[in-house]
Parts: sequence; structure tokens; C-alpha cells
Amino acid sequence: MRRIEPFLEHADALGRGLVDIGRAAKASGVSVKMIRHYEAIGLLKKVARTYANYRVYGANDVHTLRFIKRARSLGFSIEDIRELLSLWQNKSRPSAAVKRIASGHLEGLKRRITEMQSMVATLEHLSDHCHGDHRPDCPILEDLAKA
Amino acid sequence: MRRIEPFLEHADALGRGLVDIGRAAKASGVSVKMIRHYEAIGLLKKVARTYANYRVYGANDVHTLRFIKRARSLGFSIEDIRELLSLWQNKSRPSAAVKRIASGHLEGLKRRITEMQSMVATLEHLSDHCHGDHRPDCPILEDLAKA
DNA sequence: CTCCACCCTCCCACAGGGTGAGGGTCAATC
DNA sequence: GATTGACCCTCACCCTGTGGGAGGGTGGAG
Repeated sequence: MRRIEPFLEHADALGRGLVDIGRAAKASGVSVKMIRHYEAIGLLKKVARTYANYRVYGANDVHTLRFIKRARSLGFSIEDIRELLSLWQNKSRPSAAVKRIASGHLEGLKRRITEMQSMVATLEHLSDHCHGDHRPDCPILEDLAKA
Repeated sequence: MRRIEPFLEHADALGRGLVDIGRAAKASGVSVKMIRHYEAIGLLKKVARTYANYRVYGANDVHTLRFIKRARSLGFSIEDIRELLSLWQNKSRPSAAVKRIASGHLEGLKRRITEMQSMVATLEHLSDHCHGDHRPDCPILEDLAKA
């Protein structure tokens, strides 16, 4: 277990390859606000602090942040990521557990895409038949008012 | 201007074709909660009340609720709907204004669909190469950890 | 020593809903 | 005339995920 010595001097910490929250944010792509938020909701474990109460991040923490960032960019929910993180850390996980989470998310994505595509189809049809000029007649409003 | 006489008897109101919030909800498909919410944010004008402080809806109000419901089901934001409603009520609106709102929304939808499709593509690729069994090796986690 | 960039905590905002508490009211049945 | 059950009222808090700002402490460079 790597365990950061708590309550370091700031300069000392940076000298040992540890970084403050701003550098962790830049290195991971996760904003400072969100790093603190992820810690608050327990997604990220509490990190060590300097004497001045500054958070101090190690390479592992930044790696975890990048993991989270990547997972978010693939649309995983925070709760999914919570499970993915614990599977990632569990070296004897069954890959089936990971796949199950991914498949569930994939289904949700596909369902939402389908819904939005049907909205697009309807809207394009209506929009195509709307003159789009100074006249008030408009099939878009007619549809909303009638359907 | 149809103006509902304020402070009616409940039975009297129902006798005149006016309805209470529950009936308006059923007739429009908008939940009771959301009708009150839309009123609170000013999307729906304040309606008359009975002596017992019950909201009383006329046919026009129910029609407006159906308009909102339909617009929401096409994915329009509340702010878009606010504009669409005022254009709907403005008989000399230019249809171009309506079309502009619809086109903006359409673009947003298409952009989000594209984003989600690229998530799907990535996830399907990763998922296809994951055994999904008892073994811990998993390209999904590898991608999240490395990329 | 001063200045600025950074850090801290705490609270608020957004969309678009949902849930529930703690009350009042209406109409039908006994 | 009382009870009962289905409504209605307001207020206030919950969710997801992110950003903004207030108000105050710190680190390091000039």
C-alpha cells in the first residue's frame, strides 16, 4: 500500500513528484471543481494534505482521474464509474462484470439515440415544409398545437 | 379575451366546462406536479382559482398544456417552448422565427446524436473484444486506464 | 513586503423532473 | 351528520453533473 505521508511542506511535496490540485487537474483533464466534487461523493478517495490543508496528489491519483475522465467521455454515469473503478482495482475481477456494465450503458445510449433520431425525423419533416419567411403559417406550430 | 371569473364554486366551475388540475393533467398528459412547476416558472400563466384555492383550467389552458407536452416530447427545452408559445399566440408571427428555433434545436440534437454514436462505436469495439467470462483481462478497462 | 495566482470551504444555480410531509376540501356512502 | 377516500394546496428537499462566486488563507516571485 503506497501511503502518502500526511502533512507535508508544499515545496517538499512537489519535490517528491506529488502535485497540487491545479496540476492534477491539468494533468488529468478533470477540472479542479470536479476533482473536489468527486472526492466529496466518495468516487475518489481522500488524499493527503499539506500543513496548509492543500490536497496532494500522487501519480496513482492522477491516473485514476484520467480513468474517470475517459469513462465520463464515453458517457458512463458516476455510479457506473464507481463500479468500474473498483473492478479496475480488483485484480481478480471477472471481465464479465465489466462487460455487463458496458453493455447496460450501451443499451441506454442506443435507446436514447433512437429516441433522438425519431425527434430529428419529425422535426426535419416539419421544418422542410415550413416556408421560413415573413408569413405566419407554419406546420411546426400546427403540429405542436394539434398532435 | 376570455377571462375566467375568479373564485368560483368547485361544482359550478366543473359545470361550465372548466376542469381541476387532475383532469387537466389527464387531458393533456402533463403530470399534476409539472403543471404546477410550469406555472411556477412562468411558462404557463396563472389560472383562476375556486374559493377553496383549487386551480381551474379552461379548454385553452389544456390546449396549451398539450402544446407543451408535444414540444417536450420533441426535445425542445423549456426556453425554446417559452418562445414557441409566444409565437403560437402571436397570429402575425413570421414563420422564419419558428423555423429558426426548430433548426437550432435540430442541430443540437444531431450534434448530441453524433457524440453518442461515437461513444457507441468505441464501446462496441471494446465490448466485442472482451471475453466476458471469469478471467480478469478486459480491453474495456485497459482502454479506460490507458487512453 | 507586496502582489498575484492559487488553494480552502460553503452555498447557490442550471434542467426537468420526482417524492413526501402536513394540511384542507369535495362528494359519496353509511 | 359523520366518516372515508380521492383530490387539492404549499413548501421543501432529492436526483445527475457541472459551474460560479463569496470570503478567506498561502506560496513564491519581484
